[in-house]
Amino acid sequence: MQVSETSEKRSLRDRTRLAMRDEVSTIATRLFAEQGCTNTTVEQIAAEAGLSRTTFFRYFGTKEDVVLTWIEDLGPQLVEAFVARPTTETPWHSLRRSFDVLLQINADAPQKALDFERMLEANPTMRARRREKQHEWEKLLRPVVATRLTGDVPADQDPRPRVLVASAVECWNAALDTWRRCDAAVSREVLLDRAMDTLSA
Amino acid sequence: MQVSETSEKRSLRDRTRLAMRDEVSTIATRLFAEQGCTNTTVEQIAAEAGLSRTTFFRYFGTKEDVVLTWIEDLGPQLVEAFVARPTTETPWHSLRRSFDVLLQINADAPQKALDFERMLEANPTMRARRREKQHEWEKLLRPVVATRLTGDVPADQDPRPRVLVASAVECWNAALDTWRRCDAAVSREVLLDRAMDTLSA
DNA sequence: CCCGAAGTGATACTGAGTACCAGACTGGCA
DNA sequence: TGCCAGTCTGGTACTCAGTATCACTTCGGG
Repeated sequence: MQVSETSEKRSLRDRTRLAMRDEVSTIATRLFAEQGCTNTTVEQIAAEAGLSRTTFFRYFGTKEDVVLTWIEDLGPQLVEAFVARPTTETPWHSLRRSFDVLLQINADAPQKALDFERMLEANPTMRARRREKQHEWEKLLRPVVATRLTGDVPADQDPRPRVLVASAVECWNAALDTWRRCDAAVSREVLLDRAMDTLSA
Repeated sequence: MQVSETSEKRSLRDRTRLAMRDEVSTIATRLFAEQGCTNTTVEQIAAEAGLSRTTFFRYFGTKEDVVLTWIEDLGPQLVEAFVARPTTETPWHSLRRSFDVLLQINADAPQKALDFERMLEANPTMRARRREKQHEWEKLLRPVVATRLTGDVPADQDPRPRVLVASAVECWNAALDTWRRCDAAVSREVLLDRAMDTLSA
């Protein structure tokens, strides 16, 4: 009883926290779109969201994080998707299938995804931060990809897991980038296939 | 006569400027190694190099640039190396051969290269900046790689040049990273081959 | 000898990110 | 009911990167 009560409280707190994050994130996204990322200060975001600058930095490590934290959460999902693939597949193909997780995001609201990409495109710092988040994906994926590789080279002299994962992520980014550049004239799925087929052939 | 005099002056100035850059860069490298990048302020570097903070930022756009600017200069060299390769080669193999340019750097002073990698490893900001510099390589390489590809897909819907170039750079980074992790037990060349062979097979 | 261009340094400013402290809220316990 | 401890919050002050501005010097050319 106490335990469940405590856990309910916990989840309540977490839910409040998540709701807060979402709200601030929405406001920040709007401000970034309206006046550009660099022209928007943390002060301003905090003011509009009704919290202090101090509290803002308790919720988000950096100014950019306010619109990028959700990317971190995808790492475990990608790992889960990868390990669920049959081991008979090539690691590359399993990675491709894992990325279906990414394709599902905003699949029903492409305009939202497009706006997001356009925002990133306008700001080098933002792009760099995203790449850092994706780097966390890579750190999680590497070990599970490694279990699917064979060879007589010692693990600490084997660049293959790193290469496969990093290149796959770059394929994803290339697909997204091309998608933005052609104004979503071709689906992300087709572009991702084109991208990843480039290296498997 | 006037022209040559002017151009000599120019080159003199440029040489002074380059010498200055080198000197400041050397000092900064030492400081970064001694006390870490984040613990070293621009103020400190400028003081030791005998110039003002203002002038420092005239020479280097950011604090990290002081030890990373040389990376930018490699872009044109990579392009030159690529276009010099026979068009009968696969683009991937031509990229591999272009990276011989990178392998030649500090080939005779591996310890220096190793120290550099270790410095980068300790600092996420530094790594991100390097990736940005390498992104400039990619922008230069993409068009020349594109000329070596055939296909019926419109150029603005074709992620292949992006994918090839970005993945090749990631292979280079994976090779460097593995090289550092195994304390240079295997040569960068072998590791780069292993990395790039992972994707061509 | 003067003139203009380029390089330099001092000062001041913005804004991100950090550290610290003090008050408010809450849930548990006597 | 009243107290206690942990957590959340806001305020203040600080460091430091990066930018803008202005005044001073240097130096080559007319």
